[in-house]
Amino acid sequence: MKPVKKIPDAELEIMLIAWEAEGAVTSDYIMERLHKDWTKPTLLKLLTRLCEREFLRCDKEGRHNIYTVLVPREDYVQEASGTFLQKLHHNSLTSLVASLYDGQKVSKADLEELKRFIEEA
Amino acid sequence: MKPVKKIPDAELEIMLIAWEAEGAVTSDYIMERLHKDWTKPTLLKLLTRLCEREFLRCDKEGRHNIYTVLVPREDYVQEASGTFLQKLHHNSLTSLVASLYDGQKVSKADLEELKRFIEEA
DNA sequence: TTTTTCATTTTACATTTGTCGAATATAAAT
DNA sequence: ATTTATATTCGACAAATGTAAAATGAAAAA
Repeated sequence: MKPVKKIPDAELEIMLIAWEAEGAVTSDYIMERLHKDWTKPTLLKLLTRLCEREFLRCDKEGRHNIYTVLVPREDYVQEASGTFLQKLHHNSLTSLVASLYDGQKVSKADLEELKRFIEEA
Repeated sequence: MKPVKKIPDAELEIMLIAWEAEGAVTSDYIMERLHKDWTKPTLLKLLTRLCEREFLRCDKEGRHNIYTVLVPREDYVQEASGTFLQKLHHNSLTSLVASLYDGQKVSKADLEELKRFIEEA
């Protein structure tokens, strides 16, 4: 599989929405669910860059564009998660979870749920 | 506690080394353990930026500088981990761990170790 | 104390990212 | 067929990041 390079924050926001949609999306679709006050050209420019990075494909439908996801969310998230674990936790899963717990980013209940998940896996 | 803003990759590399050292460090100390072929000025410039961000303090010792960590590793890592969990996993710890496991970034043994950690916490 | 050596700072520049206003083009309305 | 509305693309620009050559300055050597 290909490297799946990291994308900048602003573009990631867009991908998060595109990934949640079932099929292809329009810029208006993205704009509606984006809690940013970007202008149209701003959003369109970012969509263009995502196409250049080949995270999206752009097809013209009359005067509108429709964008199709090319990189699956799972691929990106797995890669990003692995990179993060490696960079900030020396690949130690326990270190990561302990850090989240100590920093109170997750609760004891979250740990319980996680334990159940582990028992199944 | 203060926000603990994110720092760019190149600067993070430096902080990782500074955090591992016990006390304050010199640019040479960093340079030695950095697996980058940066020139001296490049490293020094990044160190300067880290001081501007107040991640480090710089004291002059003759013609050398010595840098002291101002932001504890734990603080930064906890914050970064929380942000990552939130952005890419909707704050779901299980989602994060499952993603790492599915992407084969962690092994079954890692999960076992994690389970033991949870049982203690 | 003069010169030499080197660490640090300055200045500079390319690239990437964030953000548009203006120009362009095309579908819709008249 | 024109005009009008509006989506998209272009060109621009500032800020952030990555990177280093040239200038500076102070310690070490002569």
